[in-house]
Amino acid sequence: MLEKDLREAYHFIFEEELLQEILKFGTLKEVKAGETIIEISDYVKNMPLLLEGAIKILREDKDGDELVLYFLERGDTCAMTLSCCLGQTKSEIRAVAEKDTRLVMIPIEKMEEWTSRFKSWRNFVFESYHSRLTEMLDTIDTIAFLNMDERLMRYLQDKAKINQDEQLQITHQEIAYDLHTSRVVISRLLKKLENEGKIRLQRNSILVHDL
Amino acid sequence: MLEKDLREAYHFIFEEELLQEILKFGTLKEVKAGETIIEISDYVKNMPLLLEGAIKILREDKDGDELVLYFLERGDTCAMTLSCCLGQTKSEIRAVAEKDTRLVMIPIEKMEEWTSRFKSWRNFVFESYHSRLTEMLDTIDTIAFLNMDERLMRYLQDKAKINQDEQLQITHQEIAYDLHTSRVVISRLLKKLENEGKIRLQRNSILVHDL
DNA sequence: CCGGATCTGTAACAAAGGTCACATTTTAAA
DNA sequence: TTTAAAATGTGACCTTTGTTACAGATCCGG
Repeated sequence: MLEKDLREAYHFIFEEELLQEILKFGTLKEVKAGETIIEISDYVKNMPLLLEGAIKILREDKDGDELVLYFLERGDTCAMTLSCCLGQTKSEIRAVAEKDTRLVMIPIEKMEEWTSRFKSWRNFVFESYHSRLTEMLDTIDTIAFLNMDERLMRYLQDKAKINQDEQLQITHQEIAYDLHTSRVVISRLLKKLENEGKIRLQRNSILVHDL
Repeated sequence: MLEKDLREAYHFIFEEELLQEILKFGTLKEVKAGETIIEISDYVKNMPLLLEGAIKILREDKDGDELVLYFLERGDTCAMTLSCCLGQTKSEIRAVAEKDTRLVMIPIEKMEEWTSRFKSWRNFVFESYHSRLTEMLDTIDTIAFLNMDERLMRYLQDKAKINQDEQLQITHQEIAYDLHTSRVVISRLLKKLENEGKIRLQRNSILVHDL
């Protein structure tokens, strides 16, 4: 099962020998939607590769206020964690399963080894850093240059895409946490979007049809 | 001159053989304060290593509005650029000399080679990615969780530190551009800081003494 | 089917930040 | 020295976002 998933998600980018190594040293981990995979200030001993599902990456400030940074999908890895692994530092972020998710956990000892041994691994690591930096820039653009209504639209779009479902099962309060604002503000803006015909509101769920 | 600077800034982290390679293939570049080193959507053919001075990294939105992301100092490199080099993509950011600055420019062909050949180079690259991700998180915290008055204080502190001078030569308008706000807002907040005895305002300059 | 818990809608108000207008000060160039 | 340009100070006002309060809707367990 692990092998099948691994090949599906990674055979394009990893050479056969590396896939074998991953199978040998990696362990499968399954998490249910909503479970926390990595907590802030955890020491990270394993590097997760995403096989199936999706993960939400969050930042928290000193008062415990949250902000969603981005989502990860199949084939992604968390470069923040990567960074922490290599530097042996605590996690700066929280990772929460957005859907039921399957991961391979790679022990960090192997990572150093593979970095010298496999070119495809090095490329993967660099590629991951690159995409994460790009996503971070995108996040910065969003919070620095956009108003809350636009941020909300993007959030709903992302969410629909990640879950491959236009019907989002979520409350206003949860959105407010993710965007670091208040429930009242979100309810207000959602109502505006509904009046503009872009979404349809129901209790515990939002139908996104025309954003 | 290049050799002396290079050794001063990098001999702790690079092995002798790599230093020799850098001397052989790198070229010295000198830029005056205020000059642009990398422009958004430039193709980057050389990787800069900072020998002396400081660089300001900026993001721009579609309307041309700016936002300073962070500053780089001696021994730093721009991981954003690194990322662009390795991925052969356009620059997502602008780099402007904050002071008179000296750089070694490394042709990107060498980078791939050194990555397999020198462990110290690999570590440097990973280390750079790590610190840049950390700075990006810091930037996100700042814009997401802080009000403009706190952001302004941090900006002034950073600026004073980078320039090693509590007397900043800068106008309110310039600060406004860097923080992506308006001149009036900055004047207002600076005046408040002055009234609180934290800074002293003069034309074209701000004395930061107690932030 | 009742009652508490949760979720949503909305009004009223406060605070932060953005905009406009204009006066005053300072500087530098002619 | 005069004058235009640049920089700063400030009042008035608007928009966006945050806060508080409360009412009504919906759900779920007993």
